[in-house]
Amino acid sequence: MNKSALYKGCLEPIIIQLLKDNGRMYGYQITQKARELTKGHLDITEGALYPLLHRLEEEGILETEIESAGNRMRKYYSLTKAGKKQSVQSFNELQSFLENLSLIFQPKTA
Amino acid sequence: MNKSALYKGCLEPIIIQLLKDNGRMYGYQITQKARELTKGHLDITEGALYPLLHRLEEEGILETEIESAGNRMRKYYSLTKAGKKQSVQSFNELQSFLENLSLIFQPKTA
DNA sequence: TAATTATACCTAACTTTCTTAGGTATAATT
DNA sequence: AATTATACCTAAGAAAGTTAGGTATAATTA
Repeated sequence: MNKSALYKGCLEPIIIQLLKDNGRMYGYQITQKARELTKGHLDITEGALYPLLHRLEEEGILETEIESAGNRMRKYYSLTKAGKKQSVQSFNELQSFLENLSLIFQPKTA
Repeated sequence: MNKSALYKGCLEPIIIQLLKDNGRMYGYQITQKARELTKGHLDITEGALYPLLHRLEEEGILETEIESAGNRMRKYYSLTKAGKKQSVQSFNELQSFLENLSLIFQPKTA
């Protein structure tokens, strides 16, 4: 996804957040949106993305609708009811994570 | 380290930062300091810590001095010259990481 | 004083998460 | 005509951490 190992473990909350903000998206679109939002910094690899989407669907966090755009298929993902519930917890976990990082990395003066 | 997968990949920069701030520390002390700073949220497991410390020493990022406190040994780690250089880059990577996360997770209003 | 907890180091098997490197196929651009 | 972009997918391997052990001394608690 990015050369840095820091992003490890962040892909799931990122996807959940993007779907929360954008209603429904297909896989390729998610990679583009992430790149766009981060000005090219965040490159979600397909080898990480698709298996994760499949897992989240299996877990009942996401649901899918397949549509065709011209002759190409698009598999749209959106948050289920359980997924929306999960998205709140996911967001809270991220907040806690960021707070803890700031406690470690803030200048000593604080 | 923490139940959340978010911390995956953060351990190395965390250790480097703690050593940057505290001069020199031994392994057990690092786990305590992390717990203290984050009010118990961040529990660095020894199974993750020690192998990482060994790797960083091998890579020339850290150097060690063994001292005895009473009859117990302590292996103190500190940043080498290369480690201090690395700590700057490590910090910059973290900043970029946090910026990108904020671009994804900030409210849509921004 | 015996048992437990805290301090202090360590490793090995396993799991989770992501990368790398493929594969298929259509549409648009060069 | 060849390349790039769109759009899906998988499988082998690497990287990072968890879990569950092991050794040993010092302090506390029952």
